[in-house]
Amino acid sequence: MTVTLADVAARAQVSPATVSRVLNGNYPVAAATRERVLRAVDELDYVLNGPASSLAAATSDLVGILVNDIADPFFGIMASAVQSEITGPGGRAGGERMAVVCNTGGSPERELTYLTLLQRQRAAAVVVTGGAIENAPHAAAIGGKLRRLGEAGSRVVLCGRPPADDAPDAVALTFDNRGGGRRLTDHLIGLGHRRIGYIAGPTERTTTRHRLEGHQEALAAAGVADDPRLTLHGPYDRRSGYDATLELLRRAPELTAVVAANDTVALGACAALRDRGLSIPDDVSVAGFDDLPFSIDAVPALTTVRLPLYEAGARAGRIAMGREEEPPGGIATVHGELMVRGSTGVPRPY
Amino acid sequence: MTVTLADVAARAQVSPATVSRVLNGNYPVAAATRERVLRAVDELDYVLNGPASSLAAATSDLVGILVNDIADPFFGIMASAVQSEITGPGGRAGGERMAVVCNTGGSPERELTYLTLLQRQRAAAVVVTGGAIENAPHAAAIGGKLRRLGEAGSRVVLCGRPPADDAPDAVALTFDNRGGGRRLTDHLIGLGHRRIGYIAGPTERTTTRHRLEGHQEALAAAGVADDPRLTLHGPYDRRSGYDATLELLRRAPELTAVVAANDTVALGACAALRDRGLSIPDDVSVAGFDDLPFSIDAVPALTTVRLPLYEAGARAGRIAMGREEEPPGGIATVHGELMVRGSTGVPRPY
DNA sequence: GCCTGCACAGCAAGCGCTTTCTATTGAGGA
DNA sequence: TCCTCAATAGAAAGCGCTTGCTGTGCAGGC
Repeated sequence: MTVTLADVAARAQVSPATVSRVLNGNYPVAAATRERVLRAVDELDYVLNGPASSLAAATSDLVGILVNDIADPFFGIMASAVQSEITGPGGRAGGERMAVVCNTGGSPERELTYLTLLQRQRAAAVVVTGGAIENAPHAAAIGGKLRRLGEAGSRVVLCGRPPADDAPDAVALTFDNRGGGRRLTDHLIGLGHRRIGYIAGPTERTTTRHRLEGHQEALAAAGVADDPRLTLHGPYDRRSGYDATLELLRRAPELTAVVAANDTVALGACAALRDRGLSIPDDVSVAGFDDLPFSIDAVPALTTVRLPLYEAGARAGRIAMGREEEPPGGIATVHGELMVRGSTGVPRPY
Repeated sequence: MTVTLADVAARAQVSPATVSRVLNGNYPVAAATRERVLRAVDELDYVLNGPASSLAAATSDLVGILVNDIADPFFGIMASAVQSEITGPGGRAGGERMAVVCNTGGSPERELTYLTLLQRQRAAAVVVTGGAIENAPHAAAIGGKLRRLGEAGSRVVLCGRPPADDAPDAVALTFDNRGGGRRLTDHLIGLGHRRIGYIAGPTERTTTRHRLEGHQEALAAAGVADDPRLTLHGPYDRRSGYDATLELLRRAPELTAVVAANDTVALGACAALRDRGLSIPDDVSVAGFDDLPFSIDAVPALTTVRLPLYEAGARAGRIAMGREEEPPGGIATVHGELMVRGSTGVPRPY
């Protein structure tokens, strides 16, 4: 029914071992023989059986990429970067690795499930993106899983998430969310803003906490009181930005700036301000985070912190493939760059 | 070193066969025995060896999703929808399927490579998104590959692409790009526009051609001459929209509307118009296609054709899993909905 | 009391490949 | 001329799992 190695061997008049060696190219085979084998492969339209190959060789060419939301360009960009780096000459037949992008929806359970699935597939490497959940049992469970993945031979790289305590040998490329958050609020304070609303991401996530802490550090450093009524939490989506902005306006009509947890949330904030008839930045300044591609097309263009998502993803991919040295200590911090654009300006006189 | 089925069997004092049956749950096992086995699995932290399992059972729980660009929400949304539908009770241990999102970059070669890789992995199903290349040899190669995938037992579903001639049993959910394109231009003509620039996608792609043909049909139906100088081709990105708009303005300063191949291109067009000091829609109307999430946040909000990407992807996923009946003839057309928003208006008097 | 049948559990034969070890050849050196 | 060695090819032993078939024990029917 389906063509196997043995069929190819028979047609090429060689042993299965020889066919395998031609396909894997890691053992001397006479040119004439190779030729004959390749012809047979072609004629029979032979396709290697991946599972059998992985079983026998005890390796696989799958690389897992865990993302919170594949429909969000924040993750899409990193995933695409990782993927662009993992295909390579290295390894096995065809030389092609396969990226498996897994959508966890931000749920630790699904994260765990996918890690198990990847372990089951004996993935060559696993890149985990997105912030971590701040919840001891979950963190421990995931850390343990990552450690076991590493022990089983998969390279584990965290991209945009802090190092996991329970997986000491996992490389971590963490984003400087705190520093970025701080610079952003510094910028607003520098413009003269004092009443600044903050729309944070979901609680219990490292990304959310770090960005918020950066904001608070900036306030504290400038001696601006941090009014807890001006900080709201919500998911990383447009809706959250919209609703939270309306609520902030209700709570503090005098506010002159809104900082959002990310660009998508910021877009929602802009929409709410527009719907309220407020002008950006004359009435209220708005700032985001990430600098996703669409942020420059907002009107006015969004002031934000650019995270080098593609570069970080690419680096994670290379490290996962062993094509780039691990950073010292297995940890590297990736910094963001403040992009000042039209959505922030001096506050209106009050 | 690594724990195997046999280790679990030994610890639970049963045969490997029994462990396998407990894990797969497709054969009667006494409750007490099952209990004992599960405990052993837990205690040993056993994880099934996927390749071995797939080899022995001649099936796998991988589902491939081919996309042109994973960083583009157009594909991200569909991929996420497919993925949300493929996890299910069906099948093998864990009941979890794994989505493999493959980034082809729109290149037919990579498309072919990934299809081979999926065939090699004996994927349970393959969902191919994105328009097809219009090039006979490539189309035939890909069609043949899809047919062979189908013959090898993978369910093949095309999502957002016309049926492949060479893969008769592949289900196709095609987008009504032509109809959408026509309605969009109809709308502009109805507003009074006669000089309409068109920024098309890359040549040799079905999506590009169909959308453009819809535009041309609308022009013809209204008796408006189709000036070929007003149609430009380029990639589906912002840059292309920006550059093409400047070029259109150069060629025909009198034009009053620009239709873009998709929303991303439209955003680039808006940026170019703004940079030229032209007002949207008072000086020039702009329309996009797809209705991606950010389109509503453009200022003014983008008139576009909404494609139900999530719904289509979800349906493709269900069909791929055999959880929804195939459409009659294996082909279904998915229609778009015209979303009239602020970026289009009556043309300025000239 | 003996036989049939059911509910489980185990045996063992692969699934299709990789890889170690061994055999075969021919070339070159002594 | 014989021997050694390098270069290739083959034989065969698994890799860890699934599953058809073969027990085995016990309940019920005669």
